Amino acid sequence: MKEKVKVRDRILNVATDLFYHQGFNQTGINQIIAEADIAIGSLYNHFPSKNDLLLAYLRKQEEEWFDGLEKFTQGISQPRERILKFIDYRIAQQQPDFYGCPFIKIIAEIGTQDQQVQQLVEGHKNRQRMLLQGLFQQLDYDGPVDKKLLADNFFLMVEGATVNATISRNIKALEGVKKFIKKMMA
Amino acid sequence: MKEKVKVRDRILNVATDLFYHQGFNQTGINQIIAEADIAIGSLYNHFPSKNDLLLAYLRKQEEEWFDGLEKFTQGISQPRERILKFIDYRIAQQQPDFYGCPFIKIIAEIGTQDQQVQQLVEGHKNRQRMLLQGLFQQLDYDGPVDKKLLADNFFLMVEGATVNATISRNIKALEGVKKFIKKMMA
DNA sequence: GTCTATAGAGGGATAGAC
DNA sequence: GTCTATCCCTCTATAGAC
Repeated sequence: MKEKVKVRDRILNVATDLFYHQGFNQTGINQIIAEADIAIGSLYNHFPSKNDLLLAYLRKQEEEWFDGLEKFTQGISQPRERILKFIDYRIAQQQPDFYGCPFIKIIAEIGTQDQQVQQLVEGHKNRQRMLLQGLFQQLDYDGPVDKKLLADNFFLMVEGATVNATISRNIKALEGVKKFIKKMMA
Repeated sequence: MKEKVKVRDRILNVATDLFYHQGFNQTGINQIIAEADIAIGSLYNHFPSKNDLLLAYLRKQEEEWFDGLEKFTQGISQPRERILKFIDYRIAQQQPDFYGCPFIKIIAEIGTQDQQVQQLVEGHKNRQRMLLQGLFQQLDYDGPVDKKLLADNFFLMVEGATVNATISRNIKALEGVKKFIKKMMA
């Protein structure tokens, strides 16, 4: 009853780990099949090309990202607290290993040529932005900038801080964003 | 008297163009020597390895980045105007072709393993951040957050907006940052 | 200092046996 | 559906002639 993990999932799990930590271009088919302990024929049976494997990887990341956020923020109803928890979630994501946002990484690696990849990444980021716009709309706030502009720029700060964490390998910038938005919402 | 451009510069110019537009890993030595119209022996005479070529590329980008900013903002003395011009500079950089920040791209591609690369990139970003901190310190501003925190988060917004421009292939986010900081400084 | 030729490894993908 | 064997291409880097 061991080895219950199906071949397809083993491939995708190994590919996910390698694409994220080594990069897509630096990960070869041969390494994937070696670490997943399967034959090359099996890989191409499940995924017609390396690009299909990339798309499956991105879809999996997308799903896990929002599932993770939901679990992380469940039980919290106040918009102000949910906004702060949003940063905490991104801080928590960076904790075990600092390799940055997988969506930003893949665009940096392969560009925006591939339309399916481009749309997956753009869609993921827009979904985050919309979620934040919704939270800020519910907020009881009356500051110098309107709520939508604040929401959009808060999103950009978090994006910038995530990139910064990847480069500098610390979460100081993310903590700074939290401090900033706390004062703005006070 | 034609062909005054030295071999070393021809190599570096071609490599710069290809590394930036195609990516480092996706650019082969063979393509570089073909487009620079030189022999492979000449390349390795000037650059001991592809990695040395990468370091030369990054140092060139660093130099040109700050030279470009200086030219772009010369004659402007008011800190408020210089801050706004900082965004305009980054908007202008994105105008001819949308390929994002070369420093962020290279970290996304090769990670932070290589210490020389990591330090070049981190140094470049810190230099930008320090420059902005200086400008905000000179500012006559009395808002809800202190100047240093505002400067750091302004930098993060611009970083986030640059990444966003790379993904979405438009400069809307950068325009949004400008609007935001204008209201904050008003 | 620039050239040609080539080494030696690894890339993605396919064919056909079982 | 999983396996092995293999094709053809490209990669970075080196050797040695000129």
